[in-house]
Amino acid sequence: MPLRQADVLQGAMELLDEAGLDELTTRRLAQRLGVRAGALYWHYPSKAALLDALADQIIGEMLTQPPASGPGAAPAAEQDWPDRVRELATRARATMLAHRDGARLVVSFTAPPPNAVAYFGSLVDALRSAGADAPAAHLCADVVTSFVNGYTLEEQARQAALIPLEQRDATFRLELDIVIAGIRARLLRD
Amino acid sequence: MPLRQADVLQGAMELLDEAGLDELTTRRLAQRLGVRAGALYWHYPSKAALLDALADQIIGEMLTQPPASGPGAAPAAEQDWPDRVRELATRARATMLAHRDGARLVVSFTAPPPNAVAYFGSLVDALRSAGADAPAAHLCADVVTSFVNGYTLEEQARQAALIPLEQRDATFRLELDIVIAGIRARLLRD
DNA sequence: ACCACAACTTGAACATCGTTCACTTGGTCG
DNA sequence: CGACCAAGTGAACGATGTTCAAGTTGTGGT
Repeated sequence: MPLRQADVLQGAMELLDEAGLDELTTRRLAQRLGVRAGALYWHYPSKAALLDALADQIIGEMLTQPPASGPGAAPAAEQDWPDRVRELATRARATMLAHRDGARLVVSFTAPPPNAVAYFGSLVDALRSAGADAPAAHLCADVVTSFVNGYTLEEQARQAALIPLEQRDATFRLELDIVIAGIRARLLRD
Repeated sequence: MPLRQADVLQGAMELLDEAGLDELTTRRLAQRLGVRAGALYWHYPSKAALLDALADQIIGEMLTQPPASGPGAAPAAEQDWPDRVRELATRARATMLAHRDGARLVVSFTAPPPNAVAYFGSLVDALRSAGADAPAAHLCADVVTSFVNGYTLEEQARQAALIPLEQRDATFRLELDIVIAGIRARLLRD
């Protein structure tokens, strides 16, 4: 059976994780798929389009709900907003770290793909539930995403595997709480 | 007279500003310098090393003191810390925006170059002058740089020239103040 | 003035990259 | 069966970063 677009995307994701963004080459991807490089252009108009789809796929993974920790776990809408924001930010970082060069790829798309819009919307919703009006919620969501992207990009760039993950998680958590404290101050200002 | 390393760097900077990072190619740079591509490798061991130097040069521009606004202008050490942090962050963004793909270039260096260390040190100093101990100051400085880098990277990527600069400046200022409010809360916690 | 030596540049090549396209394949459906 | 169309091939194109033996250029010492 022939290749599907989804197969190409999956192969690209595997190759990314194994070899990194710089080794993700049309010829190497084609070889892994048992095909020649030119064939990829039947499924995607360009490598850039493939990478955009790949980035969107990764962002999509930030949106999948993790299993509730118990039957009585509070649904998202009932969590208090700092926890929701913390969870969204933490998952964004974790997802990017889960893929080689994930942060570099995510911050490199040209036009915001659908899942990026959805993710940002979730953040805005969380902040609106805290009583922020639309412009303020947008502003605060932008602060969070800028921080998370900048932080994770640098963390992943300096191959920080030298520092144990637990410690890096703790540092991120501390810094994220500073950002959230700023948002809280802004929201209290009414 | 032959080429100097500084000439190569300057030519690269000009080419970057005129044509952008993707068009900054060894052959094009060589042509502008009246030389062949291979000659560049006498001055820099690789293109990556050249780009690292270029990034460090840009970061260096964030450190040059702007002329004091008057004879009675307060020296940096006497400014209150939110103003110092605001100034450092604002100048970082402005400097990156002043060069085509400046943000992309700055976040892409491999090992932190000297000027990056110096810039970070200035931020830490500003925060220590606010009474923070070393670990806290480091943490807060990291929050600021992560935010500024993430913010500017995205701003410059989506060719945001569609939105007037004044408006973008105002938005950045608002978001930066949220971050600073978070730091203030953290410092008050003692 | 000359020469020697180091600094610098050339020119051509190499491997690899993304991309295009005329042509063939192979499966599906009328 | 035959035609159609999605899918893939193979070979090429131009461009990229990089290497290196061979040349050139400039400078300081005698």
